Amino acid sequence: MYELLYKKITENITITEAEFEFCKTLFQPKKLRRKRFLLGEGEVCKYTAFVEKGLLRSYIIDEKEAEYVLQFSMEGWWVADLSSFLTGEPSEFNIEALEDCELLLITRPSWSLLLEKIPAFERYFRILIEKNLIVTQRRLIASFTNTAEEKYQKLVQNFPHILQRVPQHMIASYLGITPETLSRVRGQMTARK
Amino acid sequence: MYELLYKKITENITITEAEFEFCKTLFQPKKLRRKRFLLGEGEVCKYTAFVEKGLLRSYIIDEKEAEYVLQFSMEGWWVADLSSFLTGEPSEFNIEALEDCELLLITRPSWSLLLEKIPAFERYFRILIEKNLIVTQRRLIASFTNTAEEKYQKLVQNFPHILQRVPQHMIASYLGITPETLSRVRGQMTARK
DNA sequence: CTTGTGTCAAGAAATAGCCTTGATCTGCGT
DNA sequence: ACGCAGATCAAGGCTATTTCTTGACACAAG
Repeated sequence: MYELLYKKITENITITEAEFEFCKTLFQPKKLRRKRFLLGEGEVCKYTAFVEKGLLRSYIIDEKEAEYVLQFSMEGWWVADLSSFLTGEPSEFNIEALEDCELLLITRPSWSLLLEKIPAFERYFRILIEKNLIVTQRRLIASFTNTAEEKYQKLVQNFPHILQRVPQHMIASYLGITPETLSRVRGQMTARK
Repeated sequence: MYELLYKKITENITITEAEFEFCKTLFQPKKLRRKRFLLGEGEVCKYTAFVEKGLLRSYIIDEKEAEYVLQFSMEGWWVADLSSFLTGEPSEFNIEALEDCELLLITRPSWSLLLEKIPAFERYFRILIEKNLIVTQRRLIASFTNTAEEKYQKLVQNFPHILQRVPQHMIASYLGITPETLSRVRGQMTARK
């Protein structure tokens, strides 16, 4: 159950076996069935989750009931509404399992304890957040400057398998384009080759 | 929004207008879309819900992933995992909206306050629980003594409209029979008349 | 005034959910 | 040991829902 977590951590920092054993005690495993929610708008995000297995999406719903996909989170990724997790304020996020998932949850207090007891995790999470920030910045820039096709191609490049795992309209939402546009872009691309 | 709640309460006890106004402040309205969950297994049941509109089912899932429907809850009914609500232990129940629902939620503390401030509610909830117990006892007995057809006929008698609102396989599960058996029983019944 | 994309509407295609039916098996009561 | 109620397994068909595509048109920005 914790293999992937161990792998991901030790890709970035060095910890002893004993430290990892301690680390494990702070997480609670949780299975989340497809279409169930890890977090719903209005709730406080009480956990940060490590995805051992499965795939989730984070999205918000605006006043017009339209959905905006912010993130897909797959094996080896972390998922939470960071803002709500840290401040304790109610979240606007919905985090939904798109496939049956196996998660490792950690609460705010356990997380603090982890950082306190094993300072190397400070470094681990810093690196994590850094990477996330960079990716998010890139997406922001892309949203200004790239065409629909460019955005789609980048996604395919970075996550070639995601197309088989999530419906196109969610991809479109993630890219900030309409499903119709995505459909046409794909049509043009295959027509060309 | 609170009409039905008022009606249901005053069917059983007498309260003043002011008292009902106070009562209203303790509930929070909540819309729950079809296929969404009010409660998932493993969570603590933080609310008891009054159903203003819609229909929900409570069910458990056993080790073999089989579902057992314990209850349907429709307009004017209350729904919760009483055990989890009272003890604060994690629930084994799943409570899912089968239709878009409008609910009135009350938390444990608000509920305690309600009972404390307006003792007539002690009586109201006692009556409610009594009725529920009686129905549950009847179902238990029926599960021993009745044939599949008898169980089905009783259901039709008591809740003639439920058939139009929930799929047969859920009815079967509620009756403790397989969907195949229910299908055959229905076939035989219509063949006879 | 062309290009990229959005909006609206309509269908087509694909998938999932639901119900039925037949064949076969099982436990229980007589 | 037999018969019956009901379970299980497997297949098929129907319906509803979800997903994707396409066309017609609007519109804003370069």
